[in-house]
Parts: sequence; structure tokens; C-alpha cells
Amino acid sequence: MTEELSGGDLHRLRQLNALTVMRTLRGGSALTLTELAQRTGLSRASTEDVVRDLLERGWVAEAELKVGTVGRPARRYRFRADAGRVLGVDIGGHKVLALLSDLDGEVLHSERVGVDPSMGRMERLAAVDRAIAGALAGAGVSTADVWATGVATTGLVDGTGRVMLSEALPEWTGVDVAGHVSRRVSGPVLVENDSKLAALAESWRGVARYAKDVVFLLAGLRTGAGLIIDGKLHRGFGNAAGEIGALPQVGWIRAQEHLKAWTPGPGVTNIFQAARDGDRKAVAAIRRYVKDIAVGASALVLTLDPELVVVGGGFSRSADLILGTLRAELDRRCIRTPEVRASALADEGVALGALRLALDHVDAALNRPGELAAPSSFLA
Amino acid sequence: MTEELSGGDLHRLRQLNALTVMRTLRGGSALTLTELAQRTGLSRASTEDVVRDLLERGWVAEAELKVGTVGRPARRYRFRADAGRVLGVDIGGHKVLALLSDLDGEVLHSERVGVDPSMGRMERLAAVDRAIAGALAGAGVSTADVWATGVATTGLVDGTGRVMLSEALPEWTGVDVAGHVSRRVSGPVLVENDSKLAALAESWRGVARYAKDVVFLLAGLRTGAGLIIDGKLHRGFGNAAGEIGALPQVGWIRAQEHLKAWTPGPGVTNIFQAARDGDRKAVAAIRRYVKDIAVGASALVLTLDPELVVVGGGFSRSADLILGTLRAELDRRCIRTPEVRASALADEGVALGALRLALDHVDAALNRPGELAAPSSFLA
DNA sequence: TTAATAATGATGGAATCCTGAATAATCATG
DNA sequence: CATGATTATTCAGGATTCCATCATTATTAA
Repeated sequence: MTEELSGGDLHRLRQLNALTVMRTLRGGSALTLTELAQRTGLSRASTEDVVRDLLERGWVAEAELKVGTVGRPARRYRFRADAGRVLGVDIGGHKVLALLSDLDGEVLHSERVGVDPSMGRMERLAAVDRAIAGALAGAGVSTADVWATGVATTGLVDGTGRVMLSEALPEWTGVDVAGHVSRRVSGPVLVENDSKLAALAESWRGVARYAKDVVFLLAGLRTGAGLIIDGKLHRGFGNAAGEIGALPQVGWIRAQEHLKAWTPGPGVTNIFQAARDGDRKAVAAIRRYVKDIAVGASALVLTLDPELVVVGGGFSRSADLILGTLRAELDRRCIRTPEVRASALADEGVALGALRLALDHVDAALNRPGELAAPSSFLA
Repeated sequence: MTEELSGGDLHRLRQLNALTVMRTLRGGSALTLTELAQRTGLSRASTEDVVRDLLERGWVAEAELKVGTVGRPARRYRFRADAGRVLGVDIGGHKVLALLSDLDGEVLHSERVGVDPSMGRMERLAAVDRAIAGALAGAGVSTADVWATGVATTGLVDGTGRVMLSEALPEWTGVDVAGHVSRRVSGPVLVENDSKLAALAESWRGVARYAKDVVFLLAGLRTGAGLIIDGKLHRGFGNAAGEIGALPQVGWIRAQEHLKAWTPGPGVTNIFQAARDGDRKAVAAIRRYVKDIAVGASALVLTLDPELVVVGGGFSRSADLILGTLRAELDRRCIRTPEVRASALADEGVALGALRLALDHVDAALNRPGELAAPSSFLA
């Protein structure tokens, strides 16, 4: 949302005012003209003018009147979140999750397809197709209604939406994810690393909503990180920001070993459950795992000095067993220990981030000076 | 310079246009109205109106006519960089350097006062006073003309301009730098860590001018880092960003030991000179030093994936002996190795960064909507 | 039915921008 | 030294947009 403020002629001023009206309407509920005028700082008359424009162009719609108040009932206007649809897809090792939402990011349908790390790329892509088709069908939406699609995948992603390198899924390296998905939906397809998108989701709808600088740790079968800096997702020059796990000293690769080394007792398959039940060896293994993770986390924290560290990923359900040790380790290593919290987005975080990526694309078009022509301009 | 674009009434539009005119004039040479109109995108008539306003309020001045062209000679207008002065001060271990510049950042006078790491805080503050007084006197400027002052110091600086912790100068911990300097100059005093300001200087006038994401390494008797992210100085939530040296594994503290362990031969006191002259032990010591530095640098680079790493500080004069090893080490450790370059700002980098800090403050006031009242408003 | 309340609609004034034509200043040339 | 070419400046007219104000309209409460 940071633009160079550049002035211009009167037409541009109207555009700017139309944008502020749109932003005020966006996400919130329907507003009357008087309310809109108050919030935007414009006069009532001008607000009316702007809204008439937006109404004609299809960006806003009239909501029902609210009855039961004294005085003449006011017309109420709302953002036409139903004018288009966006799609967010998480391609993971164990599941493919597709979320279909309206332009407010309100999820209309979610479709989950189970996959397996051992699957080949064709099988996995077929699962992606099924998830997308299911999400569209479930919401009763055709591909033409989809304005933008965000896709999350493991591994490094290049500028064209191709997977440059995936350590967790070797078969996946080199797959042209954007190309494949583009053939299934209309509109632009944006592909990004899953840890980064999970971080984005936290700063959108998660526990990091009010923080400007955030380190997000994806703790699960793989370990990864995503960075929010100054409220924005930080990608890095080569899209490789946050890949601290590659540093051998950091030991994110060997961290998992501690967990794998634990042998389940009879009837218990989950190390975290075992630890809660008092299994000493499980507790110790988890502690060693967290200590390894914490080295890399310290490097991220010392580099950025964030306000908040969020732990997400599969293991965040067992935050009670992780956060204490993590806090202690960070405290030991860092100059200023940030707040440490667990994600509350369950296993939908990554897909929500993908959704947000698609929404960002729509918003950018909304804010592009000279645009705001009409919603249908997306389909051109 | 990044503001939310918010629209408003016609008066606000004029303000925005006045700002774009100011930005166009800023830093560049004098321009005619026709040139200004072309660059700002405004019509000639409106540009004239805006410039008349700015002229009346004292922000711009008429420059001399340029003769020798065909046609009626055009009036030319320039930013009144001479309307005020700013001061940048670097308080280091071995010197205090004060730069006095105009509002374009053109340095008018620089004053250097030698100090010693063993000095007490009173002695050092006295040296600061002398440097400031010398810079003012040298440029023939009174304290009242100084609109803003930036100060660089070693150690962690808190929000009020007090040194929270200085490892290099233990006596310096707790000194209220902003308070002291405020009593010597008029206008606001901004204090910041020296590594951070050196980074700022590189992205302003150094080799990092065209990079958005930069890691700056201060390599000298102390080691430090400063980060430029998305074109802006990154401070962190507690102003402790870049303090990766605190991580014991990183070894920035022991790095110096390698250099100190080298014993000078007869007639040679400088390890870098010795290395150039073929002293094997000196070469090896430097290599070990750089390898230690590189561990922390790798952590910074892996975290941020910057476009560029800049090496500054006292040792950057000997970049020929450092950069090769540093590149090789980064290459070994990082996923994508950024470009590595040496600073070209000699030992004025930190002071220039302090100057930029002061100028940023002036610019912010210039860009604050509702301001742009008159230059003299700074003195109120 | 009337009073109170609050939204809508219409009018006029002011600020700002743009376009285009008339005027002014300088250089080159006969 | 006058004239034309060239470019700047100045001025006038028209258009857009915003704001303030007032009359009108729709609804609830008494």
C-alpha cells in the first residue's frame, strides 16, 4: 500500500478519492453515505458523487435498507466482494488444499485431497487438478469467475513460477507449477514458497496481525521460515530470503533426526502424545529438536530484531511442548527476545497465505492509478 | 517517502503537486518552467502557479538566466538548499568527525578531532563539542541555522538517543548523547548506531545506490552490520537489527584475535601491509579473520537474500585482501551468493550516514501533509 | 395528524487544472 | 538597424471537482 504520492490533475484526485472510498468499504460491512463521508474525510456531496461512479462501474452495490431507526432510512453501500473469486492452493507433502474465496477473502469452499511424499510429479499434479476442480464445483463457480490464483509449494520458486529446488520432494524440482495451474484457471497464477505464504497468512489473519516485523517458523516434517518486514512479505533478491536452514552450523536438517530416533512404545505412534504421557525419552528428543531449530531462529531474530516469532506448521498443534524450550533458547542467545507465539491457523495457514497472495494481486490492480475501470477488466 | 495515498480536497491536490515539484527540483540543478512541467506531468500554467507559491514561501529561488540559447530566455528555478543547514556527527573510537552540509547534502565543511578508545566519557563529549563548534565555525554558520543533527555512535541506541550498551567503549554505556548534543545545536537531534548509518550512507552515496536490499559489514577494530531492506534502513523492533555478532557460534568477537595474534616484524606495523609484502603469517591471520566474519555474514545473507554485500569500516581500505576470501566463504555457505563490493566512502561513511539521517528528518517534514508551510517553520 | 429526525437532492461559490491565444524577449540574418 | 524565427510568459475562458447550505423527502414517535 506504499505508493509514491504524486498528485496530478483533477481526474487523478477523483481517482484517489474513489480509492479511499473503496478501501473504506473493503472488508467492512455496508455503510451509509454519511458514515462513508465521515471515515474518508470527504464531504457528503462528494462522497455521493464518487459512490455513484463506483456503482455505475460495478465496484459497489446497494445493500438492503436498515429499518427501525428514526428519520429517513439511509441507503447503504457495500463492496461487491461477490464480483469475482480468487483461489488459494497449498501443494504439500501430505495434502493438497484449495480454498476458494470472494474478493473479501471470505472462504466459500475448501477442498482437500490427500497425497503422499513418495508420489511422482504427475500424480501430485493430478491431485492439484482434483483439488482445484473440487473447490470450484463446491462453490458452484466456473473457472472464468476466478480473477487470480495463488499457489504455495515447497522449495525455492523462481520468478516464472517454476520450482527451482525442492529438498523435501526431489521429484518436484523443475516442475512448472504456474504453467500447469494456468491451464486450469483463468486469470494470473502466482506461485510462492509455502513458508513465506504461511508467514503472510499470519500477518493477515493470524496472531501476527498487529506486528510490523515478524519471523515465522514452519515447524513440521520440514523446517522453514518466512519473514514479514515492515508489514510486507520479504522475498529477497533471488527469492531465497529466510533459507537459513541451508547453513550447516544451523542444523535444521539434522533437527528432524532427533524426532525420528525416538522409537514409539506400544500403542503410541505420536512422539508429542508420548511426551505428554510422561515418556522421558520423547521429552528429551523434542527438547533436542527444538534446541537445533533455535539456532537458526536465533540467527533470524538477531538479524531482524522482530517484534514477534510465530511457530506454525504441523508441530504447532504441540506448541505446549515446543514454545517453552524455544523461548529459553532464544533468551539465551539473543540481545532482545521477541514475543513467541503459536499459530492458530491450524493446517490451513499456507493455503490462506496463497489466497492472500492472489488477493494482493487483485488489490494492486485496484490501486493502480488509471485503473479501477471496471471489475470485468480482469477478464480481459 | 512512502505515504498512503489518500486523496482529499483541492487544497490537498495542490499540496501534492507542490511536493512533486519540490522533489523534482531537489538535488538536481535549476530547471525552467517548461522542463519542470514536462517532468512533473503538470501543465505549464499549473506548474507556474505552484512555483509562484513555493517562491513566496521561500522554498525555491530563482537561478540566473542561461544565455546563449535561441528564443526568449527562460527563468530558472532551484531548490533553496541554502535555506538551512544540517549536521552529521560520527563519534568513533579514534576520531570524532562532524560534517556540515546544506539541505541538498552538499558538505560545506568537515571537522575532525582525534580521540582515543581509552578516553573517559567527559573527554569524549568535549571532543564532540569541539568538532561541532569547528564545523559550524568553519562554514561560518551559527547554531540557529542548523535544522537537524544526526549523530552516529557505537553501541545500541535507545529511542531517546541514549547509549544502552557499548562493548567497545565501556565508559560510553549510558551516555545521553542526544541530550548532550541538543544543548549545542538548535533543532532536533537524532542518534543512531554507526553500522546502521554507514549502511544508510552506502545506499545514499555509496556503491549500494541502486540496490534495494543490502547487507553492510563494518569491518574494523570492531565488527558490525547494518541492513537496508526495500530501500530503507531496517532498525528492528528494539533497534537491535543486525546484531548477529552476539551469537557465540558466529564468532565476530574472536575474529579480531586472529589479527592481534600476529606480531609485527621490524619496521612493519600494519598487518595488511605485511600481507601485501608477502608475510605468510599475516596472510593466514587475515584469512582466518575473514573466515570468522563470514560466518555471521552468511547468516545475514541467508536470512535476507540481499542483492549486494558492502564491506566498509577501517579495513575496507584493504579490500583487496578481504573480498576474495569473503566471496569464497559466502559462496560455500549460501544458496545464492550476492555481489560483494568494498565501500568507496573512505572513513567518512559513518558521518555521511549521520548527515543523511538528519536530512531524512527534514525531508519527512517537507512531505508531511499540511506542512510545507515555510522553511522557517523549522526554527519554531 | 403532527413533530422530530435524518437522508437525499439541488444550487451556488471557490479552488484548481487545462487549453489556447496574445504578448514579450532574445538571437540570427539581411 | 529592422525583421523574422524561436521560445517564454501572461492572460482569458472553460471544465472538473470539491464544499457549504438549504429545501425536500421519507420514516418513526407521540
